[in-house]
Amino acid sequence: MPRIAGVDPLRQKDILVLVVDDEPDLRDLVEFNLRQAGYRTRTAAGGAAALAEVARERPDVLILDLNLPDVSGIEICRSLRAAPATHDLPILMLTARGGEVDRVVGFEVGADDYVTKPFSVRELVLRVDALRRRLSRAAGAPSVAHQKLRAGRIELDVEDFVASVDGQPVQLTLLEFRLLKFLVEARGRVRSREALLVEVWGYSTEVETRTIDTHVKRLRDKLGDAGDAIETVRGVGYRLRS
Amino acid sequence: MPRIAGVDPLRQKDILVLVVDDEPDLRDLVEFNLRQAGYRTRTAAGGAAALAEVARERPDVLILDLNLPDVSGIEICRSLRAAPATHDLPILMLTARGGEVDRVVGFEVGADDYVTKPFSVRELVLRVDALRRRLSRAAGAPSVAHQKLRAGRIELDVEDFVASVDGQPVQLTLLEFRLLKFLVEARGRVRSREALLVEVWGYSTEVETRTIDTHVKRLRDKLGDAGDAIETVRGVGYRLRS
DNA sequence: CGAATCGGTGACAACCCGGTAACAACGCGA
DNA sequence: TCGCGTTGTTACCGGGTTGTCACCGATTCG
Repeated sequence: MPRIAGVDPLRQKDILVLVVDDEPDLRDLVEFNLRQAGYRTRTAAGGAAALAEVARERPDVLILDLNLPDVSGIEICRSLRAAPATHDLPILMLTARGGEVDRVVGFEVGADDYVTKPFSVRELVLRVDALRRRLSRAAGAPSVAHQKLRAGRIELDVEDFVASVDGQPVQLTLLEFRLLKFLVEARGRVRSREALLVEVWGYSTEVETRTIDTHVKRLRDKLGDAGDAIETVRGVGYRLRS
Repeated sequence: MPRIAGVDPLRQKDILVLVVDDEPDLRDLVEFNLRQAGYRTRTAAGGAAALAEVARERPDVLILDLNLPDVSGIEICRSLRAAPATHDLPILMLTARGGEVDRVVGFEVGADDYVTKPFSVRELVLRVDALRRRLSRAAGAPSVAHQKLRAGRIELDVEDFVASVDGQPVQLTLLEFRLLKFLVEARGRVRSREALLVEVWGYSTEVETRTIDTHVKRLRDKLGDAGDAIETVRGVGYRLRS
């Protein structure tokens, strides 16, 4: 819960993170911070180099930029998932801002997590930590039990973009899922339309505020009677009853 | 038909943002907008002044220009991160456009977010919001005990706009809530109608003073027998008995 | 005691806000 | 290219919220 200031004593020195990005600055930046946090690091500028590097020494976590000059990050992802030796390699995807589609694609090919640029490096490191923890916990188990967000009858598998009510999966669009996720994360607390706009739609969006209402309605409808959990706080915003 | 761009009611007044930049114009601009958004602000022109200001009163968020005349923003960042009292202070870095390196350096010393000049002030404010949210989310368990205002049997959850009497929630409108909040904050002290108009209705309102009486009545009604706590001071105003 | 002042109270109308449905625009896969 | 799902926009509606007023009782003060 507290921010990590010093080196987390739980971190082990022998965890190897491979950073793949074509921007040298960004590579350095990420590398520096990961080292600071106690990780071993390797870097690669492109997709080909990345694959070579993985072959040389299998990293424990792979940080992969989606937009690479030679082979796309998606391709890398796919081939890694295809190979038995690396099919369960934890991959953290870096995507350009607003790349909605990128995110989806990223998950489709099996990234374990994603961070959109520009990102907070601290957040990135924390996510690597989380990825590692999640993984070591599930080590040995054939199917990784994803972390679930829960609020009452609603359950979200953030990794898989699956939402369910009473265990029954509900088909949501990406936007609806993100909206619900934000509400679940803030469960019990009111979120203003402004906040929703920022967190779900993005900073520089020019969406009309009423658009939110529409999507809230769609979300409520799809959630069935569990949709009642989304409360309207008149003049303020929305809240998910906990 | 744009909505009235009112102040986000979720923002709290007591959040302090320190703006550090050597350009007075920029400082003013940012400060103005943050205030408009409901934040308290301080400013500092240089690094030394910034550190002094932080020492004087720890801000909740620090907006820091990377290029400062005296001490570089990087140095500031570093020393703040080094000190236990401020190591987890959320820092939002301002960097010159195209300053790829600057951005990198900024992150290396542990900024939580960055915005490149020239930037949209709206976005800056939104990012401050987001930073705060992220922070409060990471600060503890999901259902942290919110800040509560209390006066006798009446209790207000300021963040969530929930009022309760003897633990029983009472359904209030936004206006009623603000009115009650103002009275609770001033508990024991008389507040004139004039003051109520200013604080609850806003500065530029043209509401008739008798309107207040009506709302006080509605409030009393909704509070049930606890409504008696709102005393009328004839010829002066209202007061909440403590 | 009686008038003036003040606040309580109920009614009412205007308005604001969110729900809702229909439609348009867009992107993507077949 | 077409069709379809997703997303954004708009218009309308209904109800909650709010401002105003009239009336009345209470208090104050001459």
